[in-house]
Amino acid sequence: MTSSNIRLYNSLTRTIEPFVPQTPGEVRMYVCGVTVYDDCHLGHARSQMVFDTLHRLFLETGHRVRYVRNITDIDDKIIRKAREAGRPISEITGRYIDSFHRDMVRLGILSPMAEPRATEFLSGMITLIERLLSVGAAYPSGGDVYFRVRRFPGYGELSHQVLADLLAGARIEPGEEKEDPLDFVLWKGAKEGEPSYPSPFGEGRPGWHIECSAMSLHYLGPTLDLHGGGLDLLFPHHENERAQSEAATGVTFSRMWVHNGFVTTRETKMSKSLGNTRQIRNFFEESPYPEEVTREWLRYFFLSTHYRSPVDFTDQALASAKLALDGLYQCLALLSEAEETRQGAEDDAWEFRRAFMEALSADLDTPVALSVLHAAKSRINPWLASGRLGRAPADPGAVRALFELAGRTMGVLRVDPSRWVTGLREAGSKGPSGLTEEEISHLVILREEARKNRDFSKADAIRDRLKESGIVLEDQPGGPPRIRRI
RNA sequence: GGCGGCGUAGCCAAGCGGUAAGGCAGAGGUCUGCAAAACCUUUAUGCGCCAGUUCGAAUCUGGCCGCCGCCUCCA
Repeated sequence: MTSSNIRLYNSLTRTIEPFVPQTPGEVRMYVCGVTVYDDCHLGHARSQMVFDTLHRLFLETGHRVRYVRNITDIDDKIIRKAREAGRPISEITGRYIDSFHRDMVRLGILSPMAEPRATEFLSGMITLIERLLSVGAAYPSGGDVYFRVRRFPGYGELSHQVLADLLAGARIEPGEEKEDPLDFVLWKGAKEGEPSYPSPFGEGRPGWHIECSAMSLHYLGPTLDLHGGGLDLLFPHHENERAQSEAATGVTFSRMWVHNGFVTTRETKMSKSLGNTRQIRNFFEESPYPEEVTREWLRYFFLSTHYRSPVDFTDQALASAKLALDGLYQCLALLSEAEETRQGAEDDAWEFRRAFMEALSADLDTPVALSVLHAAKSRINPWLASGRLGRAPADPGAVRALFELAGRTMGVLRVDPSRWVTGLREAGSKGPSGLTEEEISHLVILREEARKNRDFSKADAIRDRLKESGIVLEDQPGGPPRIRRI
């Protein structure tokens, strides 16, 4: 089962197109990873989440996914960071690669098929540069090697820029000896005190763009089905990658280009140069919830906006996302007590799946997919909440299957509902309330005794005290009260 | 200056030619010792403003206002 109806917005054509891989049932997908000189922020989180969801969607629709995500471990900023810290480059990159991987685990991102590092691919890059030199698309100059932009007729097509306009903003750094201001560097000649590698063009290091061309060629061949990354990579990074790859291979570099929108704070782009970033690790460490809960909370928050729109990171929107997810978990908890039914089960399962998959297939419309979850919840909740009397309005098994589908594709609703509602960070430790589990249950017992004796003022006093600590008690008929943390 | 995006209820957010999904918050109700949760009902004659195209526009066209992004490293 490899047929799918997935449509995606292609930045190259600026239209939504059917996604048709060159080999049926197999997806060759390359996404730009990170440059490892600092901890990742929420902008990286969103981007990885978007392409993770796409990755999962391809898997769900029966594709074999050959997903490659690079790590840039040699560049100016890394060198500067190492110099400032007085530490070796490898120590800096090692630290931030570890940090990146830790963040990917926190976010629940599926591992790619390969995660090549630039420094491991020097020979591939050198081969590619030699190829570009031999066809006249590149030239050596002053110890560097440059790509001859005007030699590539399609330059500017991806970012929809015309050469003349680009020229106005182009610049030549001191020491560069370009034929044309638009040309970009493929190989940087070694400078005093900088790390360098041997090459036929002399000692030096690769330019930024060439690694992606070399690595994608190595793992996925000359033509990708899909190339992704943040919108800020569109120009110049992807434009240049495309130019150099196609100049070298003579064939289409990527059939489809997908770019995600930014995370903003107060409606301005979150970026390191503006100093308004929020780190992923920082968000998790400050979260009052366990990691598995925080993960889904963040995922739900980001996926409740379409991937191409900007997302403003606000406390209010974040709180709203948590409450919406809580509602879904409430349904999941009730659902776990219900049996599968009866007639119509297959119809329900089919209908839910169809609606959900259609939303994701329509240019990854995750907000609509999430609304399908809420629609299913609304349909079955009255019946679940009223003791499951009479005919079920939908098959509980079908709703559960829908939630599992959401888990597989969007990475939400995977936590055990009882843990979702009551979980502390670690059993026995003090939670965000400042109370241990034992202290809480002791207070709950005291209150139950007071209630039994109809000493309601005492019972209410205990409940108020717990509430001040962020613990809400919900009395249930014929059972112990439920403990919920806010 | 060039290229592009956005502006939908108190907030978040879909829809992109056929008469406004969903979530959060709010209001009323059921339940409860009282609450909370849950459940039920309810909340945009209107989608920045003004023209126009159309039988019909939030959706298309033109103009205007406001906000944001890329063009330099950036997810």
